[in-house]
Amino acid sequence: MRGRGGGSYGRGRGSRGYASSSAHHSQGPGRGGEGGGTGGRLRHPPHLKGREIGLWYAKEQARIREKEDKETRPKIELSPSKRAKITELLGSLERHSKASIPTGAAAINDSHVMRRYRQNVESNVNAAAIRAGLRPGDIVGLVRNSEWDESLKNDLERKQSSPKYQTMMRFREKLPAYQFKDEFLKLMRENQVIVISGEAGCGKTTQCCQLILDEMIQSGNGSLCNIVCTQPRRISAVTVAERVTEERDEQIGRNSVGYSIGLESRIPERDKGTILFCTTGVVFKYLIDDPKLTKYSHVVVDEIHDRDVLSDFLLMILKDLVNLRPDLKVILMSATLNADKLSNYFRHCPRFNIPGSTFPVTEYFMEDVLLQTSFTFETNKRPQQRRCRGKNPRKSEDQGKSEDQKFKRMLESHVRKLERDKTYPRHVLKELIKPEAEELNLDLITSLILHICETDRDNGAILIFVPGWDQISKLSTQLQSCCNFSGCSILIIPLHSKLPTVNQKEVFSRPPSGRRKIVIATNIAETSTIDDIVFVIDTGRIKITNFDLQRNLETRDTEWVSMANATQRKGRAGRVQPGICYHLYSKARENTFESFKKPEILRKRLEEVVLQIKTLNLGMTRPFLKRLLDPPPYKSLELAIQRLIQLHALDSDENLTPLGFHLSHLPMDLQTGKMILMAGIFECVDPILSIAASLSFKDPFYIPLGLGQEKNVDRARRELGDGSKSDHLTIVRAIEGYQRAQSQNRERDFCYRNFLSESTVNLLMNMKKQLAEHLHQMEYMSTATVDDVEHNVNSDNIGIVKAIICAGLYPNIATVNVRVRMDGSLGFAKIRTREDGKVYLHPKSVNCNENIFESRYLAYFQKMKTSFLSLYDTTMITPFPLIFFGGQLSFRKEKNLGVVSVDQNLEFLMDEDVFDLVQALRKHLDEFLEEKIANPGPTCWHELSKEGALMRAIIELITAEYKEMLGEGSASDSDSDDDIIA
DNA sequence: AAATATGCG
Repeated sequence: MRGRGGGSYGRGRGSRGYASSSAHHSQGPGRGGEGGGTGGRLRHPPHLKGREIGLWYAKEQARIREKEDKETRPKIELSPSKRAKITELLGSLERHSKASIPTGAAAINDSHVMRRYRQNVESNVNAAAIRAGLRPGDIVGLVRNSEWDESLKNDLERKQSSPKYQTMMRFREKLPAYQFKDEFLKLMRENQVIVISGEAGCGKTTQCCQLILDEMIQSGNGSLCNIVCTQPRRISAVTVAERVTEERDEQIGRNSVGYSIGLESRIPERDKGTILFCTTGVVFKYLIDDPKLTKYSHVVVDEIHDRDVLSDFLLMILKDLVNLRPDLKVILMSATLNADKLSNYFRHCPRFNIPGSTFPVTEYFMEDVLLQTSFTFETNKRPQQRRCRGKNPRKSEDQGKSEDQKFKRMLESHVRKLERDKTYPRHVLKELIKPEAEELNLDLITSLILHICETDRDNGAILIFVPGWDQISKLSTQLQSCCNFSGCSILIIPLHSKLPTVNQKEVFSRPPSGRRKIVIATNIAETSTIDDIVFVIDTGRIKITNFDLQRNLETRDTEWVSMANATQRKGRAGRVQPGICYHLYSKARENTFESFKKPEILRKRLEEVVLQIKTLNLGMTRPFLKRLLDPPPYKSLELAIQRLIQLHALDSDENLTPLGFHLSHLPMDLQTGKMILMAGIFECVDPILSIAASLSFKDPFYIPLGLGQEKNVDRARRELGDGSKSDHLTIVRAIEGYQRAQSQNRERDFCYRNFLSESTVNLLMNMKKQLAEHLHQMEYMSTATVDDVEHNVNSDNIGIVKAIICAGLYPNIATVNVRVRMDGSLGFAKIRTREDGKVYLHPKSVNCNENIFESRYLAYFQKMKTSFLSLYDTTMITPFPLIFFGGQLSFRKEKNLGVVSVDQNLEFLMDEDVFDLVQALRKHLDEFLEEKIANPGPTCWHELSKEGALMRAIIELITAEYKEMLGEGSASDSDSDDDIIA
């Protein structure tokens, strides 16, 4: 297939070809003279000075790299017999003179998926109108049914006389929210929108919904009441629903109360007089088919202070909806802090505060901690440590410096004041002013814990907030080895989303008597409730993902917390008794805190939001986004639209395409969604669904706590990866291995040996079923069975699975360069992307530290900048998948060399006549895929059918290329590799 | 040469 045998492209063309498995490293006779190698580096011209020298070398490096890239471009060739076959195929494809495929907006509107969608929306809106005796198209909400009103009322009255209900009632009546019943209901009656604020534990979520429902039923309006209450998290939607069901002495999903979350739902059987608790995302799915939410009379949006993207977005939609639906009531619920801003957003709607009922918490700051522990900071050996940054992590160095200066002055004046007031002894102030007092110090935490153990004899539980894994790991080993806690024994519980402990009950249960529970947690503990905490130690740091607009990059930064975080953390101490909170920062530092962290919508890419706006037909994106509570910058929107066009979710006029429509219905990010659609078409669903589930939920590997364990996980990963050069296939193998082990009842052992979280693996398998269900509904699968043979024709063909990974992840492609050193050994792999230049592979990747890459292209899913810019997960892929599933192809002549480029970026060498064939195939493939996506259906594999012949040809080319790369294919020009799909 | 805040469809 290729001119050069043995599966190597480009190698040997230049002096330093990137290495390959069978590389003859000695093959570099031409290596020489200028640049690159360790030896004969060119010297800069002598007249340059200072900065110019650096610039000169940088430029020189770029030139060398460019040359290297050129020299190592893979050459793609086709044997004469292959060419003949393709020519014949193309001829027959052309002869099937097809009706010209319509394109553009007309095609989209006429596609199967869009027609079905319009029908759905219309039938929902119309059905509601017809029920109300109105003209179709008139907007209505719920319609009265007097029989229902009567029977709901009778039901409720009967219920109220039951002893269990009355017992629950006595408890409910004590909740602050219940005590404000009359005021709340009065406000509800008189206003369309209200804001309720109140701290956790005041019962606002559980009581307000019930108060509304009961009043509606009692006043004979039961048939006009369906409440939907949104929660940002699945766990709270389910637990709140369970709680309310219990309070009403009912069964979940059977009577008035139900829930619906992404993974499962228990929707009330009766369709009037209900309360449905659901995650915010679920409401968006409802909005697609029922844009006016005609099934609901009340929308309660809970936990708005979280300011997550979906809640912000939902508020925006509700702002319009209240005008279209005068009968719709909206209740916004938030923690106390910024109720004003919300109220203003809804035309100064009334707000109502429910006072909390928690115990007082004494607060101490760094100065107090230093006083109580007599801790002294060791002066740093390294003077310049990485500083925890303030509000805006992306400000320039200069700005950062001047901010530091400003803070230093503030701290000094704070210390001078304390000195005048004689509040703290001099030695404490001396420590407080040291720069080390501003750094996260685990030794200080240890001595603070010792201090608590000495002074508190009741073994009150301690909760420590740290920013991340690193500190959890280090602090717990440090505490474990420190045996002197004044004789009290301790139970350390690390709490992190990637630790298997998260599901364990011990976090929430009381420790055995005589032991003190110490929970070391990230901000995961800010929202979960651990009741018995008496002491909180707050390091004041939080990790946040931000979006760097200028560099079009996601970053993860450690920052100072906001006042809202600090208050929330403090509050964790006063759940059951008065508590103490130690802040490990000075009062001066606290003065620099913002009130809130930036809302998520300002810190995230907007692709999915924009796609939702298009899907929900909310009109122009730009004006729409401006009306959000905190409008994102214009540039962010532009980047999102550009990206959506690149992914073909929008056409060049920014209209939603059928692909975009499908993607907005799938519960995952766009690229993963694209991947599973392609898996449906190319019949390799099982492995791809494993990958999709893991990319959209989480990696099944956990990290065990304990020094050096990371290395063991890495090793397990690599063993499972088994030379696939793919983190994605590693996950496929992990799940396959689990299922094999399961059939022999050895799954526990398998998980233990491979550091797999059994619960995560099970969740992933569950999610795969759900995704298959989606593909089935979209008509890409005839059954919803993940391992159905019919839909896994190509699942064992790794070349194809990787090609589908590439099809989904494109344009997330990086290139690898490995230099051969003077002594013939291989250097480190250097990874680059077009947009970012140099990037690193994340250490957990199976490709990290690898320097033998048979192909130089890596597809990746996640890229993030922490201390380095790294690719978190990669799969090595060959040229053909990029040519068939990548971007725009173009051809040019470079002297007598034919050069093909994909999106003016990735380049391959190819003769012009080969390019003609490949381009024609690609054109047919694009048309076929466009058609398949607009009008879904199973792929016809019969070789006499047009699509069957085309698909077979493309699969054959990709498969042969992949096999050849691994050295498994025929090195000669023989065509023995024809029966791939047999 | 080296690392993993948290959610949701």
